[in-house]
Amino acid sequence: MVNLLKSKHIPRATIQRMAVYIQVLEKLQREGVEIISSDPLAIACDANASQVRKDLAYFGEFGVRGVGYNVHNLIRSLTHALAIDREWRTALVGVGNLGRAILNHHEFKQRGFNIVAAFDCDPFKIGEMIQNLEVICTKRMKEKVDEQGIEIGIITTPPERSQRAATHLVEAGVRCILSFAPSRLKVPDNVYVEYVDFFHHLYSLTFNVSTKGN
Amino acid sequence: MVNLLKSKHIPRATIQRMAVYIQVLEKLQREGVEIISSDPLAIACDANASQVRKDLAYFGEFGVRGVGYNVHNLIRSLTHALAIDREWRTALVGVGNLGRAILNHHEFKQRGFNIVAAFDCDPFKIGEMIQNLEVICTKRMKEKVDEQGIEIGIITTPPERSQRAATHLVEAGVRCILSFAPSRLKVPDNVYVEYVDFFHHLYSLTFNVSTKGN
DNA sequence: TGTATTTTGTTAAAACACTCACAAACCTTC
DNA sequence: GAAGGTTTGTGAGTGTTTTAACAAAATACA
Repeated sequence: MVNLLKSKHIPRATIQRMAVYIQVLEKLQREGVEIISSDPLAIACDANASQVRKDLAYFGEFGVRGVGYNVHNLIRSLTHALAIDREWRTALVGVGNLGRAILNHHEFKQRGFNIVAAFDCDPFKIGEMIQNLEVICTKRMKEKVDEQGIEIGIITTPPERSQRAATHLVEAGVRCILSFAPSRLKVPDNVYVEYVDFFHHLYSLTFNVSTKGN
Repeated sequence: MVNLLKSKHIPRATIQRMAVYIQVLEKLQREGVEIISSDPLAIACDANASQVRKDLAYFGEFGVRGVGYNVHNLIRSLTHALAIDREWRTALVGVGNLGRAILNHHEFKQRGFNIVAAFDCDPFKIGEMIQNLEVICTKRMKEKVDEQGIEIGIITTPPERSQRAATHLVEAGVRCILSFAPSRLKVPDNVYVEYVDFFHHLYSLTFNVSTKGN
């Protein structure tokens, strides 16, 4: 009787590192690397070889002892594990500077995050076309989410409107939210929220350079 | 003989939470709250009251027992601790969609991150004016960094040009880099780098909703 | 076939982070 | 000014994550 219940808990930190691994592996693949071992992979990822092996092992046994990891297969396995080997239909709420930049950012579609609706509550913006997408009124959220099968919402509103945007998304049935607004959102437990905040990162920089500065 | 060496090591996780505390405290301040205790503050930050107290205690004794924390003073103390109570002269490299959105984003200046130079290597972009700022050639990096006293670089180039941008910044004397390009940068040990990657966050969402989904 | 070499997957140890629990300190009221 | 009620700051205990170490498994080559 060995590990019948293999489904160990995967640390949050591991998940975050997976994106780095994939990024680095894709670069290696473009450079023609077919096999890589944990040591050079770790160096390329600014990590520790033990950690790389342990992280990967959470998802399966992808390596060959004495050889290393097949880059192509590893990318396939990891993208499948993270469920990013398929399309995710996405909506954007808040067509400001940042919202427009994201709508124009082709990498979202390339990576399978297909933005199929853009919402705003400003009557001057409604009807505007951006990348073949019409900006529509936030009130039509439920209708569009159902019609388009939207599963992810991206919030790029000002902070004072972000909670309303989140509530609308949740009421329309969206369970994943990526928010760029600098405010904490209140959502039900079964909804996942991730925050992107440029200033969080800038504060780490200023703190580090000010204290540990040399 | 008590704690003569008060300079305890501050956990990385604590630093990251500081930005959240400041964000929430500023919202409370706008709402007119003058005093807050760790319990409601923790709830607003999606955290544990003990953790809030411990995090704050790393930087000093800001609270009053039996009372709580003075919101205004706490903001002042924390912004000072993170060194964000002053101006940081900043340069942006890579005037694409995202670069433009950031140059147009007034919050950077509001928060003390004053973007005083915009670089690009595309001759068609050089000379263009954005927010009263002229886009200049990346070759003039060193000159501008010295002249303007630039301490932080923001990289918004495509990934294939991000390493060159970083190298230029470092050679010009910049020690803090915020990179939006999806690639790991190689820099000397005394240079601090932070990465903002939207896809990292999206992958967390897709993984969570696919596995723990209910 | 057997030995040397490489590199994984995993166990054990160390480092780190979080939570609990409570004394110390403050406020209020009698 | 003493008692009762709050809330902080912190030490001790617990849990989690990272690092180190090594047996197991593969290759290469004599």
